Amino acid sequence: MKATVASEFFQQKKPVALARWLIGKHLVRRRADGSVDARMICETEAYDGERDLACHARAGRTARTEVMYGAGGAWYVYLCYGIHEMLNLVVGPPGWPAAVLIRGIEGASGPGRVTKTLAIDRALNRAASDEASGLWIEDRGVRVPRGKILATPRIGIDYAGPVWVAKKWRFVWAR
DNA sequence: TACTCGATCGGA
DNA sequence: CCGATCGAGTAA
Repeated sequence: MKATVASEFFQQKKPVALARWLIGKHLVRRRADGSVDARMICETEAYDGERDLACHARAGRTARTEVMYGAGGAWYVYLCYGIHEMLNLVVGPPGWPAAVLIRGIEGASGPGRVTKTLAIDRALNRAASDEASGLWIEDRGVRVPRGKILATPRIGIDYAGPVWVAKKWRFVWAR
């Protein structure tokens, strides 16, 4: 069983649920040389709306955050610390800025390593999650027991304040 | 235009 | 623990 997940699927209104759902799904990358690399997603984090002070959209619509206000199913890729490219999947309906950060895949733990491993950079920002863009999500039928998914506070967002730091919106596949 | 600081990582 | 490295956001 192998099915590309349509962009429209990610327009549902539950970023936190989608972050959990993505655990065990495959992130698939077609490289410039035509080779395809598919890896299970092991760690994610949800960012949900302007009210979420950890979310980049806390500053409202800007050139950078505009993509998050669009329909779910697009990639949001940005540079962090001047060094690391961060890969996010925009989720939710148009008008509500939200995204899921892909923090870990098989063989690559940490958001900066995910993008380095799969040769992902800002050229993919705003691109759609589909086979045409070269980066997409597949449901290959792997089922992860809910009890195997650990929910924890998000990493590296102390600036957001205690209320938002406390949200357990990071999901880790505890194998 | 100046300044600050980061959704991180690797090395000391 | 610290430095790398640069662009977005903010203040001026």
